[in-house]
Amino acid sequence: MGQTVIIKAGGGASGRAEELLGGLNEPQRAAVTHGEGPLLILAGAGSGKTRVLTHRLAYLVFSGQAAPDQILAITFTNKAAREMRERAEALLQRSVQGLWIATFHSVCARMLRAHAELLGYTPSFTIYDQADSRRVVKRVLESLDVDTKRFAPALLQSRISQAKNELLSAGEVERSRGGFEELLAETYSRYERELQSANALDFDDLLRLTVRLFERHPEVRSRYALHFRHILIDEYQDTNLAQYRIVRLLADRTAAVRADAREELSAEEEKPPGARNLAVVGDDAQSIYGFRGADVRNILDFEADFPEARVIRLEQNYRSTQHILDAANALIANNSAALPKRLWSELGAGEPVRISELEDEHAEARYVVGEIERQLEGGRALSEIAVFYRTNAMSRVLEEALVRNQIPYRLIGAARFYERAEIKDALAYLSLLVNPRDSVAFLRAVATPRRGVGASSLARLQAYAAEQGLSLCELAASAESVPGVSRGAARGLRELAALLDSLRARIASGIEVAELIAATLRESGMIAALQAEDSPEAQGRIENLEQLVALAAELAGEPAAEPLSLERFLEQTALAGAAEEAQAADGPDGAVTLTTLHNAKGSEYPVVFIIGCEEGMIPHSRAIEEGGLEEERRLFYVGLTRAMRLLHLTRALRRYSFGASSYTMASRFLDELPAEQVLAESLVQEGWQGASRRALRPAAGGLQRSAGRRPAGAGTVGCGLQVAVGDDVLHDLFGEGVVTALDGPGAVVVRFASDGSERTLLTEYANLRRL
DNA sequence: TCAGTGACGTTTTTT
DNA sequence: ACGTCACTGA
Repeated sequence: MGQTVIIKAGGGASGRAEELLGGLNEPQRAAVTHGEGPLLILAGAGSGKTRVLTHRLAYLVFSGQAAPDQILAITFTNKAAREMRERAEALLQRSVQGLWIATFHSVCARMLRAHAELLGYTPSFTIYDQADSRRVVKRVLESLDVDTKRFAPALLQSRISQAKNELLSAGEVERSRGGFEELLAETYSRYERELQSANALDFDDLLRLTVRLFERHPEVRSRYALHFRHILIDEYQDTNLAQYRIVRLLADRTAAVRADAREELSAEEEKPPGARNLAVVGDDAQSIYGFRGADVRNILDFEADFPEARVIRLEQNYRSTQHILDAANALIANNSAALPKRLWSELGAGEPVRISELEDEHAEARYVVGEIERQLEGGRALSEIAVFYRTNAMSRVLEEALVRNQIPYRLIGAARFYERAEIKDALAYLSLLVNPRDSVAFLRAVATPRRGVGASSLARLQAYAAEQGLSLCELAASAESVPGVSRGAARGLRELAALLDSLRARIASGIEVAELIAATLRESGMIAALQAEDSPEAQGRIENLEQLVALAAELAGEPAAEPLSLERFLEQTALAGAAEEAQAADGPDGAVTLTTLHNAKGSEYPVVFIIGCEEGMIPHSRAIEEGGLEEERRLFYVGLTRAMRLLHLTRALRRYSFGASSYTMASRFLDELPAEQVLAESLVQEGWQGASRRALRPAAGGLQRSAGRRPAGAGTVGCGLQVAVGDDVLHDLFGEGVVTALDGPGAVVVRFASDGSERTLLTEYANLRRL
């Protein structure tokens, strides 16, 4: 944005400082240079909040207020962490070693590895993702003889996760009596034991056990609290209780000093007591992770938590044109906001927000693809265009249309690379190499490829292992001594044990990670089994596995303090989130981005499409049931505010779900957008209309309902304007036209004089005036 | 033990 | 429509 003056290398410090602050306005500068004490940056969408945090990071290093490794910067995703590091280094014009820039989960994993023994784990613990822990929950439920039809593992798992995020132990859950609670408590406590004996932590444990580490071992907490001179946290509105506690424990340096009197106070002495150099950035209007335990009160109560906090508000938006912002502002005004903000921009009005109504999801996809092609013809790059949707499943129809039209795209999230069966199988072998107690990994590895070890043998093996207090891995080596295991199964088990031993020997002799993975794939027989399948799917899996090897080689090539260890590789794969992966290869000019609204947070694109703007999709029906309407609205708000120049919302009259096509109603959020900023058109095709209009009644009813809700007095006659065929009308964008037909309730066909085009417009949205 | 078959539930969202 | 899961026969 701003021009920066490059001072010649080794030039004056003041020049570089100016550069670090270049392009920032006054409030942003203040946030960047804020010295001691807590700082809350309340920043609206597109206000450059992450940029401010990044500049602050660079500024702290530059001004020597902290050594690089004394700064802890917490981002929401690993991708954001990488970007922050790159940008900070670009600002400083040098690479910086030792900076702690990572997600909460990564930071916690790092600290827990350093002190695992204090909590009864070994540093080689495995990190279980959701699927892994669901398997364990399922095993536990089976051992409890619970009907998994009535109580699904997923339900119990999510409740355990909730409890963990609220820092409740199994015992504490139990205190609330009742049938389900009792089951929950029992499952929780057994699940916990299972994980502990597997030397495994789930995602929630990473946070919860860090809290425990700090609370039970004040000397450890002191060490880190004193070590980190400055803490920066992005997306603070999405922190949960456990994360909040970690922040408090790290930020309270005074208590840390008291707790650890042995520590030298050197620099501490100069600081006022209670100084907490904590800078958090967030926007309560973008809090969209409540389902995961995020508590927006953390940001709302910041000033109460840190009474000496300075608060800086950033409301100017540098991203979007005013029409887009007006639409977003109007939408979010329907929420009971605790910290109302009104975004404004100097970028001009721009184009109106467009809403298009299509027949079904296929027509919607075709239409979006057509519009994308128009944008490309107009000079937009593929990488400047994004399509958002509420659920991952919605990407498929769109992908098909993009493939048909040979438009390259990258799919963020969805069937994530690391969650694919073959990748998880390969990782299971690797995990067993460092953590032989990992039971989930053992059960995976032993089953792929088939080794003649079936369910019954495994059940006996597990029972015996539990009885003897041995790990499955240990037992596998002497499988014939396990009662009830057949000779064939025993041979298979010994084979696996021997393979693992042989691979471990190579680790000991210092093999490269990539090479080790390749050897594992080869010698386990995984590749051979897939080759034998001889199907296109199997070929794809082989390619994925090859990618895994390539990934390890790539990671090993990155500059790092130490060579890539298998442990670090596994940790990265466990914590590497959705955001990384590109499904289809990017073309030479980049690719269109496809992502869920959740994954869209933190991004921006000149052209944004949001598809499926229907009741039940956004807001999602499950969310409505659970009373999460305001969070859904914030989610939609996040989507709207990603758009820089063109925002295009679409919806389908019919949509396929649960194996049947059914009629939809327009999202209530569309009704909440101001008519003045919106250009709506129905693109339901001729010949379809007779049928669709009749069937459309629910949707039409929805439109009328909203038309009634918004009285026609608010400076517009747009909604519900009564027109007849032959009337001359004026449209904000298309100018003068004549009504050529009435098209069902609320829709008119208008032929415009300017370009001769004939368009179907919804009177509710199109701000038509009679001439 | 395992491949093949049919019934069934599935869809929020993610570190 | 699709993947998962339980059941069945070899």
